[in-house]
Amino acid sequence: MRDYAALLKECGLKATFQRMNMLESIEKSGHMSIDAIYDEVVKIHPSLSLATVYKNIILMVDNGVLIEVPIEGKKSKYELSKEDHIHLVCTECGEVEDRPHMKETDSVLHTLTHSEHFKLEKQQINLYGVCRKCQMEVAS
Amino acid sequence: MRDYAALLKECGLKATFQRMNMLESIEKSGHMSIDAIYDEVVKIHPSLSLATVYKNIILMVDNGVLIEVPIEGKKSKYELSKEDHIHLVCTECGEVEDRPHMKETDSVLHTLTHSEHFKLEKQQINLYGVCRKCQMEVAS
DNA sequence: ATATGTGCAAAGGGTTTGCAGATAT
DNA sequence: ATATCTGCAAACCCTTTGCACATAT
Repeated sequence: MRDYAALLKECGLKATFQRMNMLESIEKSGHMSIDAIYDEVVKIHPSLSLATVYKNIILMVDNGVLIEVPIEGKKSKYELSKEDHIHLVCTECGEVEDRPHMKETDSVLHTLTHSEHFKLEKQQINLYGVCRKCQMEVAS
Repeated sequence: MRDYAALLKECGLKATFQRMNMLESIEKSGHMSIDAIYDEVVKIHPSLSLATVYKNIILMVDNGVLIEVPIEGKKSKYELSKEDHIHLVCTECGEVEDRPHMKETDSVLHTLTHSEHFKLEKQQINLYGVCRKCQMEVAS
C-alpha cells in the first residue's frame, strides 16, 4: 500500500479523500472499472458523485498515476501505474491478473520496433482465456 | 481481397451489400472504427444506417469474421480475422499497423500460461508509440 | 486566500432497440 | 416463401460539462 497523498502531490494534484479512496480501492482490487470504483468508494463517501470519479480517472490517467487497461468487448479497467507486465484476462469471470513481464519477450519487441524505426512508448500484452478458478468451476 | 460472400455464408449470415462493403472497406484500410466504416460505406450506399453498421459489427465479431482491437483512450477498431499478429499503434496519427507475430514471443507466452493453468484463447499485443511517418513530420 | 476539487443537474453523444418494410436464399 | 436484414426513430445508457459551494494547500 503506497503513500497515495504523496503520489498525488507529486503530480500537482490535491490529496482529497475521494482520490485517495479511489486509489486504495484500485490497489486492493488490482483492476477496476469506473462503475466498480464508484460502487466501492461510495460506501465510504455516500456523497460521492459519479462525475467526480470520471473527472479523477481522467486526471490521474493523464498524470500517469493510473493506467487504462482496454479490454475486448468490455469497458476499460484501471490499475495503479507500475512497471510493464502482462495481463491475463479471464473471459468467464472478467477478472484481470498481472504476471511479470518477461525479458525474452521484451527484447524481441524492442528489436522489432527498433528495426521499424517505431518510437516505442508503451507496450500492452493481454492474454485472454479461462482462469484456473473458472476452469475448475466448469469441471465441478 | 477475399470472397466476402462465402465468408459470411459460412457463418450462416446473409451476404448483403452492406456487409460486403463493410468488409471490403475494413480490409482495404486495415483497421477501422465504427464511424469510419459508416463514413466509407455510406458513400456507396447513401441509405445506409449507422444502426445497421452497429448490428453487423456485433454479428460479425460474434461469428469470428471480425476482430475487435481495443485501444487505450480511444474507440475500438475492427479488422478482418487473420492469424495472430502484433499491432503498432501510433499515438500521433492513430494509425494501426500489423506486424508478424514472432515465434519467440509466442512460445514464451504459451509457456507462461501453461504453467499457470490458464487456458489461453487469444493473445493481443499492442505496442504504442510514434510511427515512422509521424516522426519525420515532427522533424521537418 | 486562492486555486482546485466536488456534487448536482442538465446536456451531449454513442449505442441499442423495436418495428415495419425490404431482401437474400 | 420465409427467415433474415435494413432503416428509421425513439429510447437508453454512459460520459461530459457548467456552475455554485466546499476544501486542500
